[in-house]
Amino acid sequence: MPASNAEIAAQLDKIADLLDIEGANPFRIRAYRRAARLVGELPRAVADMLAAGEDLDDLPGIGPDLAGKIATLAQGRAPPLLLELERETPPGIAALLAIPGLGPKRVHALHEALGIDSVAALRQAAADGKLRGVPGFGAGLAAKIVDALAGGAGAAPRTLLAVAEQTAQPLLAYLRQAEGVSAAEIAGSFRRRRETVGDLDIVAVAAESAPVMRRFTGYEAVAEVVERGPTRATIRLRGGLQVDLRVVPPESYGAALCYFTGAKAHNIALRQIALDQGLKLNEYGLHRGPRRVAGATEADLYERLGLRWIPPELREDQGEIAAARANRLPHLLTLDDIRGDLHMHTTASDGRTSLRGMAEAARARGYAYIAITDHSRRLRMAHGLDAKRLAREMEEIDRLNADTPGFTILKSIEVDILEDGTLDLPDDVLSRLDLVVGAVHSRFDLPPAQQSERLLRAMDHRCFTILAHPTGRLLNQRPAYALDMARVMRGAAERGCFLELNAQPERLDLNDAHCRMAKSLGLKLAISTDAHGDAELGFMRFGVDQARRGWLEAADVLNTRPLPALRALLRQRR
DNA sequence: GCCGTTTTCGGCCCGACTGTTTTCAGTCG
Repeated sequence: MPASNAEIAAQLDKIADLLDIEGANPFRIRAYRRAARLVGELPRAVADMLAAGEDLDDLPGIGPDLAGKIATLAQGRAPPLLLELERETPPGIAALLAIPGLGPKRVHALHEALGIDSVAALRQAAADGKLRGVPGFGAGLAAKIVDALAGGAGAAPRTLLAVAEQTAQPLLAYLRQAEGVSAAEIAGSFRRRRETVGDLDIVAVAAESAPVMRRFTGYEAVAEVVERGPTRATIRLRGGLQVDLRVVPPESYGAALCYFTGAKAHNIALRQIALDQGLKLNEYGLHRGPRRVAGATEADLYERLGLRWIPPELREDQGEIAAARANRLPHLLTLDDIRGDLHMHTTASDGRTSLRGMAEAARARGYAYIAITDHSRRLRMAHGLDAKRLAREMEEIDRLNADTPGFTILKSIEVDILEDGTLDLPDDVLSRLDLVVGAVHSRFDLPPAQQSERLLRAMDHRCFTILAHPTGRLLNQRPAYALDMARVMRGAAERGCFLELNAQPERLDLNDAHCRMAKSLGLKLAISTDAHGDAELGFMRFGVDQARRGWLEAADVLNTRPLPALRALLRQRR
């Protein structure tokens, strides 16, 4: 049974954890962690890559040794190093690293001194008051660990970007009103527009930091002040979200924003570029010896490093630095490029807004067209449409279109793709529609080859146009179903079909890596909100954010086209 | 463990905060 990329990444991380606790060479550990991140972010299954005869050590940071271990893991086997590490270090020990305040050194010390090899053993030792006896463990640290254990130590789940926004915006507005604050911005994965965020990182500019820190730690929604220094503080809000604030002087704003926005790997790469040029980069600026040569703005900083300014969404060390150096960064899609929305529901199935209401809301957004895609009959729960009710909806669309020149409602359906790849409505019904959006709502558990086959079979239908939410995942709730995405995308491109990037905040399906994969295959995507109410048309911006993370430009997206060009693309099918 | 328009060996990013420390290691991002 081949292992998934996520499973391989988890094993690599485990090796890194155990090596760390053993006190191994930190750079060797870093190599494993880098490899774990890389594998976790690959758009294709390692098992498929190997089956296709691809060489894993062509990947950056992967040499012959790691390539061999990854191949072993991909076959569902454990490399000898992992078995050996697990013999020496009880595997339960790695879980201790997740406890705040405990890193590899202290975990090692606990194991040496008290034989602690699990969270349960740590809890017992803490209850018995034994922690104080371990070298380096004073009263404060012991108390901190007891607190963490009481709080049900375990990684807090990441917060959906759209949810984090609701917390972040009022807090940011509050901070901008602090005495002496000339600017403040949310950096971190929030600014990179990742689909989920672990915490919020805020950078504020002020000549004097004390008043800002006071205002920050005094915010009304604070549950706990976790850390508080002269220029940096961490709070935990009542909802559980953690927020870091860093206060810097104006001449360091760009450097700090850059430092706290980039993914770790992006920042390390930038600092390396600085070193190669005899410069030093930190959150205060770019320095030659004691002299600051840039730092007030991000643009200056990148320019001084010989790079074009890189949009935050790309700062993941996924090739953007080379592209910035060669002046070949993509001209990223923006919300203004979007001219319509090709997936939404009405009260006819499970929507909360009428057909007319959806159309009016879309016009108000400046769109030229929408497609109405209510569910098909199979989805009983969602009051799916049969042929007769769909025909009535089409008549209503004709009437509305006649009344509103300059705006077009396209006739469509979100038709269920059945287990064998057939569609949930007869051909003569589907052929009267302007486009057909197909989706999987059942049998998520098929083996990957069969699931892929099912989707390709559906796309064989001459009326099929767009595959909606292609992996079916729900963030923090349901994993993607297994499928060979490269095969499905190639199949779609060959058939003149398209895939959807679903903009619902808990879907964002496709993910960023899939977007890049589509682009590399020349496959265009539709970015659609799947709105179930007029307000949800506003989710489009989350889809655009995700597309930007996937390096997409306006030309890569179906619904940036004016209606005639869109119709021409849709007609390729028929 | 990886990698090379200085290098096939000797490097590998940088700083804030905490706690126990009397000068700094560990953790975190």
